[in-house]
Amino acid sequence: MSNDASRRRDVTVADVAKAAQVSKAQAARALGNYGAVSDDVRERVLAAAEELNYRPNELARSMNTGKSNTIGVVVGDIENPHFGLATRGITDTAKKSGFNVILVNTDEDTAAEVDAVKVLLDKRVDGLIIAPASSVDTRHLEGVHKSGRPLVLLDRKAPGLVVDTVAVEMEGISYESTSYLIQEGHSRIAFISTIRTDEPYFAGLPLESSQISDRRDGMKRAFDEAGLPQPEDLVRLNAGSPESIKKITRELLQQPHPATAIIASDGLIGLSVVEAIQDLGLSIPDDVSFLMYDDFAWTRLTTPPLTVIAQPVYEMGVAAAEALIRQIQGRKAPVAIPEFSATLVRRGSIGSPPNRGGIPVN
Amino acid sequence: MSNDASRRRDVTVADVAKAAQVSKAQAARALGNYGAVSDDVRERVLAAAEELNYRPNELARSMNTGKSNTIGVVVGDIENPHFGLATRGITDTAKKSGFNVILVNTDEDTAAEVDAVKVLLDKRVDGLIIAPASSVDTRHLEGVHKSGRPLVLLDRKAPGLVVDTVAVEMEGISYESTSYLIQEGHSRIAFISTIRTDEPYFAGLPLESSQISDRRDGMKRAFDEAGLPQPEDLVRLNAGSPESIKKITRELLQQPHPATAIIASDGLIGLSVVEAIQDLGLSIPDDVSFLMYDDFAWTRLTTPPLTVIAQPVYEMGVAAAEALIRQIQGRKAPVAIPEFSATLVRRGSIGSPPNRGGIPVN
DNA sequence: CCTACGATTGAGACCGGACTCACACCGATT
DNA sequence: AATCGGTGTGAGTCCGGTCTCAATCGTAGG
Repeated sequence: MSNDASRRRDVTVADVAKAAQVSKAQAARALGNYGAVSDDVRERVLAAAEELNYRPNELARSMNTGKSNTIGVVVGDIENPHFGLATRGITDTAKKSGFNVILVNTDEDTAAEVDAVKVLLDKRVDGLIIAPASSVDTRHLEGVHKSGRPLVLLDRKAPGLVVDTVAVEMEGISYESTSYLIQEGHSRIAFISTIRTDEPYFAGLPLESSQISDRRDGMKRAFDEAGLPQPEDLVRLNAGSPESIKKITRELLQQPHPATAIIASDGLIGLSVVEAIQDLGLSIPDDVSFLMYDDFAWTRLTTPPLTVIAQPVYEMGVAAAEALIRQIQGRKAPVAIPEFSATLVRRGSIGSPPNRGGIPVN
Repeated sequence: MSNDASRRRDVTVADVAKAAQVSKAQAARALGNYGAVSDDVRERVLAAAEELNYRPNELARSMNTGKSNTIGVVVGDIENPHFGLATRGITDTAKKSGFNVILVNTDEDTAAEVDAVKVLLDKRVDGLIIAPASSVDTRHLEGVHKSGRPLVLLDRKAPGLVVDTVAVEMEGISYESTSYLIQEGHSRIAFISTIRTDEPYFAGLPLESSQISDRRDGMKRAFDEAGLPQPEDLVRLNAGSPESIKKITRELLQQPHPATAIIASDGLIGLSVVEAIQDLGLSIPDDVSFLMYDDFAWTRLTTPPLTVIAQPVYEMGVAAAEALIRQIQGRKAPVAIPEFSATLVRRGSIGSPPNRGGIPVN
């Protein structure tokens, strides 16, 4: 009932100084905890601050320290648990060092990303963690880097950019898991990804995402090594909506020379693929084998539980945040960030391809 | 190769003004797009800005406009898809109106929440959307509200606070779904929640979360109406980790007078409960019926698909953001926010309780 | 030709802190 | 007693914008 008259305009150091009968400079020192202040003054100031319910204006503080204690995080889709977990790793780590996180969603749209970076920079974030929508179109990121703003890439590399990058070594795990499928007898292995392209996939099509092209490379290596032809016709991109994913899945499985195994490039895709398979009345792994990237908890609940490629997502978020904070705090030496590795978790969704007597393996 | 010397210190209005040969004031007007500026000046200034690659310092701008175009979002756990989706709804909506989002995770810890609010306020966010960890301990929220800062509660109500609140009407849906279970023949219905308490549950224990107590109320009503005794002994709180959830599930199902149906209060809990049930070698719904809050996509993939209570989470995020922005923009009339309603999605995880001939129903 | 009014314009105050600088104090040195 | 080094202190500048205010300019009205 006392401070109700305080309409708008909040308490400032000047107010506190006046109340404590000291100069603004002294009050600021006592409150900001810097410089030399006598015990007597400090006490009076703190008491006055408490009394007036003073709260520092971080904006003002940021203005002349040049640090906002805020980092910007730009991801394609928070709704995707993959990023949800990574974000959690980032925020947890940031909080420990006193940083806040401004989160921006880009819907995997580069234009939105360019914009997000601009806004974040205008807000003077101390650094950026970005999961770039494109590994190719990275001029805006180069801009950030050149301007000296700390920057860390998450999940995807940008070949042209020499920046701290926290990502999983994809070629290897892709090779490993593809080889596994081949060993099980598969040669018609499909790969479905969200990645947007103007034209349908063909061998050699440059892929926007380092992650996806690395996976393709791994698959190629496995096929080459096995002396099998690349099933390029089974690579499907632009799998955006659940509907399109289901449609693609149906096509892959119902065409004359169908896929016998499907690799989903992320959990969201996997979800719809499995659903489509169930809708078709097909059984995993008897009719079709299934493998997906990201080890979400629910993959253990399906019948059979799904074989997945587990990525240390949370840890990567943590690593990204740590690397960024290291940069922000100026400790040069961009301590080589360890490359994270994914692991193939074999559960029950991969088996031998169905025996379709008569259909040549080509 | 030209602007490489520009170490640190970025371009300011003053620089632009000098380059354009006009006063700082005029340059600021042209750039900020306010006040009167002649076409000639505007052109020169914009050209100079372009040339120098000028970018406004939003911090400085915020300082004297008093608006940061940033809203703070405080949730218990972004990792939980429930909040992931809601956050998506919030950020999507905020972006449309030009607002950014600072996201803070509290781990459902009130102390962390108090702190988060403080930090956000210090950063002068224009408003806050909070999913309060406690519906009871809300002094900090009252503080925010009294100070006049726009505030919207998400997901949970705070009885003492008259603030825009976006939440699902829980009592009703809980009553409806419990009645459904009772109709199917269940009377031993367990309820598992993450909510933290100091003591185990007993009838009348005040619950921190309005959401949970409303659900309990709905269950009570259903039991009362059916003339059945309340299975208070089957209410289990403090289900934090997957391990504890599994332990609780085992206890509920293996005790002398076991539960025949389990209601999981959110998707994360549901996940572990189902896993525990599978581990026990029991089958849903033959051995035990299952119902969970939140309709995640994966619930359609299990065998059988799970019966769930779907909540319009994304829409709630949108509504919360819209309400907040409305407050920020000063349009008074806190347009009564429609209460959102959840729907019972009947799939296959609820059936009749197993026939345990001999065990009295008490 | 003179006056009035709206459009322009520049100087400078201001937002709320951090920080520089000059100066007063005080006990310790020599 | 004069000097030295360190602690306290207040005045005032600065950060990078926004905004007020008074002065200036151009020209339509009388």
